[in-house]
Amino acid sequence: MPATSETLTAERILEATEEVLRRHGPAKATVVDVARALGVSHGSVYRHFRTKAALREAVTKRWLDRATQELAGIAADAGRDPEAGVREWLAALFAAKRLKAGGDPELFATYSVLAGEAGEVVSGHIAELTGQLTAIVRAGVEAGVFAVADPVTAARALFQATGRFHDPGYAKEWERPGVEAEFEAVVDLLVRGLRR
Amino acid sequence: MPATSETLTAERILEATEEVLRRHGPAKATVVDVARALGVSHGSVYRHFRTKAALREAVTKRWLDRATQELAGIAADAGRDPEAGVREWLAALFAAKRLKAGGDPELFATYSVLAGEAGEVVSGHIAELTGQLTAIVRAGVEAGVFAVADPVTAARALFQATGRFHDPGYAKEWERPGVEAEFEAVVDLLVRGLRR
DNA sequence: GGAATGACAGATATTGAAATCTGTCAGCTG
DNA sequence: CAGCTGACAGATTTCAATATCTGTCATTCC
Repeated sequence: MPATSETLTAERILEATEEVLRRHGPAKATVVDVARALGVSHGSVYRHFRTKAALREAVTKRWLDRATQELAGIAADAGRDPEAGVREWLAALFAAKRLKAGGDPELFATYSVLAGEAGEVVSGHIAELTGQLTAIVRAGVEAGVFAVADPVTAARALFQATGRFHDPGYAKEWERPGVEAEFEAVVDLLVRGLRR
Repeated sequence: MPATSETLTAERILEATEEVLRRHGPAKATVVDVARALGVSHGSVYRHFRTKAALREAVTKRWLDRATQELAGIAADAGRDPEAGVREWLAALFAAKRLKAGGDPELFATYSVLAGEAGEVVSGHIAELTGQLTAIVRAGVEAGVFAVADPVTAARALFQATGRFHDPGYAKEWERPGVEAEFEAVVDLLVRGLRR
């Protein structure tokens, strides 16, 4: 069966919305555009998403969830060596963000705008990420290599202290020469702070 | 002699510009407004500042230099106890920013916009601040309480890691409950990382 | 009958003409 | 004559009319 005559699902709408956002950018992407891309009336889109904001949020969530998945793997087998685990996880977060920002700056800017609109969704994303970090820190405490009062607090501190290397607002700094060294310096200091 | 008939100096122009910015905001503050406030033609303003951008930069520099001064005192007598010095200096930086952002949010937003335009000036300001931090860290190394390879690198790492608590882009987070504790958690981790 | 449509009201965005601003400079003024 | 003025060209901003969009819903279509 041809794709264009398939049932209209939330999934297909989300894909079309991503495409429209990619093409038009966040300011000019309208739900009429999305409907046009799907060959339906915009009323049909509103059957699946109550508002334009809800549609954008759903797209943002998909995007962020994909990013979360990429890191979950590293978090999973970081238990063996917690110190290397923390370093690798933070480095992977930085590398992933930098790759996206550098590889397709316009798309990255688009999603940065969307993320700015979707406070709730972003909070959840950050909670997931700090959750992954918390698990690594906790493993380190249990293994006796880290000495922190509360792994949750420490993980949040790690995440916030490295904000310059993953917060999209700093994206333009990530191409400057020397960032890599700056990142290492911050992580060194933090990891030393975690140790017994 | 009445103020309005005094010689037109760069200083008087800067004061008038601050006032115009305070009143109209960064988007609507024009050179013509500044000239009007001073009772002169806008051509006279251009005698002292080559461009509108140069005028704004000069105002920004004044503002940032005042902030630098506030912290210089703390940096000066932080030599006695370097660890407390680092904590106090970072806390003072955070407190000063938070006070300004909370006390007059519109003015703070205005200067944030100006700072965003004046890359050069801001770089200099940051260099001054990390210079102050470097002095404290170096004192700690010499006193034998800190163990870091390079005080300059460590100071930059401290500054960048605490960005969330002084970068104007995060200003809206500074009023949330719990920030104080988050700040302490980050600083604790960093200071532990500095120790021998 | 469940899904899709398209016309509609109010909100938002676009457009182009008019107003204002930036930066320059020849000339005025004290 | 050093400092200031005001008229000017080109760039930018404002404003109001026009077009488009968002969100709803009575109606149509399998």
